[in-house]
Amino acid sequence: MKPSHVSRLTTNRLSVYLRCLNTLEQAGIKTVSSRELAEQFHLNSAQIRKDLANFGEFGVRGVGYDVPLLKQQLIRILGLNKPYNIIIAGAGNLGLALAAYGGFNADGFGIKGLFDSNPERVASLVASGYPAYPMGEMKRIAKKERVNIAILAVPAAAGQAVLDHVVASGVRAILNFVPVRLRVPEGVELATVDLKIQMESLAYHLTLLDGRVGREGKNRPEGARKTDRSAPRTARK
Amino acid sequence: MKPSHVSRLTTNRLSVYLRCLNTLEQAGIKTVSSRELAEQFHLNSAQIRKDLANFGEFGVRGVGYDVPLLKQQLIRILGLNKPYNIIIAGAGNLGLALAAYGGFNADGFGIKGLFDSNPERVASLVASGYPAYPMGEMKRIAKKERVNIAILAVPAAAGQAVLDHVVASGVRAILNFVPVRLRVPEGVELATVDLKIQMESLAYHLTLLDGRVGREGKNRPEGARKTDRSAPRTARK
DNA sequence: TACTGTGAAATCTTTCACAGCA
DNA sequence: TGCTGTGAAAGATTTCACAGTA
Repeated sequence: MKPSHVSRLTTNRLSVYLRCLNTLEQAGIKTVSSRELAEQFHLNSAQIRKDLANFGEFGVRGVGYDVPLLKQQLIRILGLNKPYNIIIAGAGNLGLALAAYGGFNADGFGIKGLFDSNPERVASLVASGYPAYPMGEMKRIAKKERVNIAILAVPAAAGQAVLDHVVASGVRAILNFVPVRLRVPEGVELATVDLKIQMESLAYHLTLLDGRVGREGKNRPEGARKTDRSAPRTARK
Repeated sequence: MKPSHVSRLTTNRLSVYLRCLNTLEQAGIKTVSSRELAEQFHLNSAQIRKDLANFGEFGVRGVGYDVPLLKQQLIRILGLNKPYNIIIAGAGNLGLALAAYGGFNADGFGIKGLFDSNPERVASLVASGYPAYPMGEMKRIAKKERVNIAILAVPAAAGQAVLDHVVASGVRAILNFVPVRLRVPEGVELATVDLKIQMESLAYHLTLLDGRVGREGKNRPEGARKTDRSAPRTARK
């Protein structure tokens, strides 16, 4: 257990492994080797071992990993054995959707408040039973509810100002949906989800694919790749 | 213009540059150097030049880049000079929110249909004026509306099956929100947004930060981290 | 002069391949 | 024997630093 520093790529994969282990556990599987895990979920076995090795020795040579045990370790490493209290800044379409989205209100992540700069919107949300507040209340609620994560879902123009307000309210981890380059002070963690960039990436690849059809000959179909790995499928060099 | 192969990291940055240029253009700036761009938006100037160099020579030595011209080039490279027709598979909270989310219905990305396996939900959406259809209609609508991008927002258990159905309907680019490892055939582009992994990443970093407070001495504050860097879950090869 | 475009170096990430252990 | 844990190699990405040019 010596995570002097571990890359985000690695920790993101720990989340993936945890998910895989949940699947295996539900299937009643007690023990799994890195090779089995890799084959079943299209990962690389050496990478699994290396990723885990950042945090300790969890396996048994000649046998593999104990599924429930490794699962518990990953939960501990990722800090998922504690509850997380979330606020959402910006109660527009996206903010409201995320509030309603089941994915968050499970597994120890609970939405404790929705903040919006429009008082009428706040009032109407409160009337509908949401825990909605004006922006000025953020610091108070963050303290009271021991909020540790904020979701930023405001218009681009307000992004940096609202982020600064969130940070001033004492929240040190932010999931940002605002398509803008934000600056955070040292010690504050920012994860950005930029839907526009994802769409434009797809547009780019579609354009590339279309271009290929015409050009023939230039592009050899090129032998099968080994494992898919993460999300994207991409032509390689 | 010789993109033999360009990484997703690079093309994602092109989207960022395009955004920066829009800002500059609105501010009436006609010309910008890579250094100015880098300073203003917290990028690296060499990287900007290298990224652009993948696609041609757009700058003027001693001067910089012509803002409107470079903007046009990026639009062309990313394929944003064409319209994109989108369908959403899964009309749950997230699917509906994305349908309503302004970010998509602008800039040539238009939502042409919402698909759900629940007939009652489809009926109620239709009654509310949405272009909603049962899953079985997907192929027909995809053809009719010349759909080129699908957003996958179904429950995890249905993920792979619905993805296969989307692909069978002739759509070759998918933005996936399902927190599950999906397989796509060669020639289909998949971009995944995994909100759960993002949240768990924040949980991990919070835990790390908290741990640090207690442990003292062990942890040098370690040089400032530069820029966000997070957003994309990606893998290349 | 002030910048771009680009090789070369530095850094980071993945994969290989094997020593060593249950 | 069959696996983990891990050094070392390969590969990918970023950054440096400068030649060359408008």
